[in-house]
Amino acid sequence: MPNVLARKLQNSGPLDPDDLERLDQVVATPYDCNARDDLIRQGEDPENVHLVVSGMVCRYKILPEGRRAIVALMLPGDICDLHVAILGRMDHSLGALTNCRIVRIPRRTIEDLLDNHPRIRRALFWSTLVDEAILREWLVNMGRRRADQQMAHLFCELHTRLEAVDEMYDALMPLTQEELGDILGISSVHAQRVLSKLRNKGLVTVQDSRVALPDIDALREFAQFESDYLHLEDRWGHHMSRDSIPIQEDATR
Amino acid sequence: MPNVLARKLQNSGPLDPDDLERLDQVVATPYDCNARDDLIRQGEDPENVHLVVSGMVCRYKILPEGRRAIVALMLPGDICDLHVAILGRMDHSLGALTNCRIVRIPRRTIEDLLDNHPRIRRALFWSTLVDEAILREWLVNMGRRRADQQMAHLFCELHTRLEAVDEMYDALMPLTQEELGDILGISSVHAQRVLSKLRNKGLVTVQDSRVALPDIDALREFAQFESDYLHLEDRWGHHMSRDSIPIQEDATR
DNA sequence: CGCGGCTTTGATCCTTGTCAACTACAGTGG
DNA sequence: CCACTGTAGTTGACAAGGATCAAAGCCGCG
Repeated sequence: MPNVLARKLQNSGPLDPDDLERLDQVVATPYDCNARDDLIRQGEDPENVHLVVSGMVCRYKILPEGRRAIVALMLPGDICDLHVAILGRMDHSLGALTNCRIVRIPRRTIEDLLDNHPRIRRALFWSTLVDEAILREWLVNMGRRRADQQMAHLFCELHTRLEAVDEMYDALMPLTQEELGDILGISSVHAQRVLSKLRNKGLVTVQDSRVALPDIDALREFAQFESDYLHLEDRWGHHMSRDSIPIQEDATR
Repeated sequence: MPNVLARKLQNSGPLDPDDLERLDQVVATPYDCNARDDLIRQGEDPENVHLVVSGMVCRYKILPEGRRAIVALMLPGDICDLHVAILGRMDHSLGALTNCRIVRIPRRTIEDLLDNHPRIRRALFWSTLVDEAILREWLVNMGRRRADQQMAHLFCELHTRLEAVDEMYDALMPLTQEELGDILGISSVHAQRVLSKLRNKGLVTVQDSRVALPDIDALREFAQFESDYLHLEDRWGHHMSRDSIPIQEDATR
């Protein structure tokens, strides 16, 4: 089986054998870090980019009053901060939510991949654009869905993304209620109430701060989850959601 | 003066004369469209990418129940949907908020720019990453700031972005209250109340559905606005916010 | 003049935040 | 073995922010 990065990038289309070989070199030397470690902090100007091999990493900002907002979750195969290779300074921090295996990729390596490996470049661009699409969906979620649907939607997204890199972890996801709150933009107390509501409906089960999804179809329906924004069509060989996209001929904008 | 696209892209670094010439060709044939026109709808699979030359365009999604979420605002110099050149299908719609001048750029042209013009490629990548940074900030805004700060923050961002492409419109921004609500994730009625609160504080003035910012410094302070996420440092020749970035040595994550 | 879009305002209800107490449990050191 | 500590989950009471509904005002336009 190819490495996680290759699995992730091949969601955008096939890569050549020499591309795969180059990616194998890139992920050759991982290191381990503990839950709650920061990989990098806001304001730093680092020379490495971080790739998640296993575990879960979050991107977060802390406001002056001390409130935290988690603005992205990175799963195995995700590159956390391609930015720094282009933008320079970090405008946010990266923290491990679980024990993680991470690869540090030097900026120069990224620049080499972008300049000299057209298919990898295209795949990296694709993954950046998918990240952006995920951010848009989170924004829709936060602005226009109630907290219970929003939380259900998050779980559906994580399920689908893990599936896409063959990393199901038995469908279990580790998230404390405070983390859930910081992701969804609600308080941890409210996250608790919403979570027990979902539990009462039989849509999720919880054990040891881990969430399991016993009935993913029901959850998807409850959350109005449409996976098209994850742009995984190519991998599945068909257009997953063409039939279900609402066309607003008469949109009342 | 170079064209808007060149002005925008040069925020990431200098371009060569032949790059500028190529960009001049790209923006040579604009067309006009009216406020409320859709440039493109969710689900479509178009062969053009849209560049804003003047006016304001929004990216939005409509939920099954009919609620709208605006997830991005595009100003002069912004490319609305680089995605389609890479991802294919639109997972959202684009609508004109004002009368606009737009350029349609064929996918093939984008591919040519990405493949054969390294400095432009780099600049386009940069602009994509800045768009992503803006999305992250909107997410922070929506999740962790009260509606009044959030609205003030939005105005500060638009002010700064317009400044960066020398398109101040006399510091006036056209947004109806319904649009404001759809951007901030609140109802239009509440948007109205929040707006009048800002007006009472003397932070904004309103005439004809247009917002003016008489005291931008006070507004920035009220909104806790830090422009670092817009990554405009190079243009200004110094690091605008290095001193003001809070370093969380003792972050209580 | 009347119509349609947008703004303004009030009244009421619901969602969510805040504060606080209590439980459960794992780790630590005596 | 037990007390002590810290962390996360749970629950209740209350307050506040924001949604919804409804009515009225404003204004440009045919």
